Amino acid sequence: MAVKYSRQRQMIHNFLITRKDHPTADVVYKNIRQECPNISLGTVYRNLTLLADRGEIIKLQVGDGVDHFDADTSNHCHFVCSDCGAVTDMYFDCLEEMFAKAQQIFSGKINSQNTCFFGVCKECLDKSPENME
Amino acid sequence: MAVKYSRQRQMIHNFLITRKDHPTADVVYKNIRQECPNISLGTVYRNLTLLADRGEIIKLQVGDGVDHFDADTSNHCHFVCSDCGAVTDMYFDCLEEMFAKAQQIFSGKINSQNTCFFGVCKECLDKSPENME
DNA sequence: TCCTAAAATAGGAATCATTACTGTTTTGCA
DNA sequence: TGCAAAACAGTAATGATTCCTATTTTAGGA
Repeated sequence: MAVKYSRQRQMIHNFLITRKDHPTADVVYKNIRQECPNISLGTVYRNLTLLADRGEIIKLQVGDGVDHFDADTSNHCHFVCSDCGAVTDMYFDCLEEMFAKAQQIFSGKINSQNTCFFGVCKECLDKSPENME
Repeated sequence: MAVKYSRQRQMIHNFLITRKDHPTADVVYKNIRQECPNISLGTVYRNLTLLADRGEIIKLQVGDGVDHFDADTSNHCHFVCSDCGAVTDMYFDCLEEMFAKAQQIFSGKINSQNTCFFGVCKECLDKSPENME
């Protein structure tokens, strides 16, 4: 099925590009509704899935049971704070090597990769130093 | 709260140790029920979560919307076939370096890591070579 | 510019994995 | 053995996501 333009999809993609905090579908919905009050949640989900399927955004699961979305499709990792739940980007130069090595030792075909680090972010450490251990 | 022994939890952990395919809670439930017919699904979920919280097993999300569980707590990666959905283990020697490097460049505290590769497994490639591209 | 089929939408219902609740049973220590 | 804490079974509730349908929008051709 050919993909046709839709204002809603454009707004969703644009919004995601402005955000570096990997919002959930619901956060996208609530924000888009500010300027497009009768967009439906189903439309948000449908378009987020469509954009992810087309590789224009990334859908990521970080263990909190909710999908997060990221307009940055470059090869990078994520860090998830188990205290405040914040999801932040981490850039690595060794990801490519790792990817290549994985393809070497694996007999199937590898298309993509997703790496998540878990821990406590600096802000939460400063608030509760006992997390440092 | 102190953790007390429970036969159900023991069975769940034992079952998970015998499986290398990272079953979901529902698969665990259906299998345990073979020898413990009136175990409840809630008990399975509660114990899987408890075991994961205590670090005795790993809970992992691979993008299919369902949690998977792994009794192998060693530092390793996973591969997910987007065709058949199979989740398999991948062992890497560069994971430790990556972890160390991540801790160096990151100002917070990193506790754990989860890496997933996505693609098509050998079995599915053999069946449908067009996936090779 | 108008016409039309395909695609997309809004709104709401349905699904389904997971969690919460409650009365009963089990565990483990004294 | 007695008892309080923990765990259980069974079931209801939650909540993220998907599905459904009638209506609207898009885009290409006459």
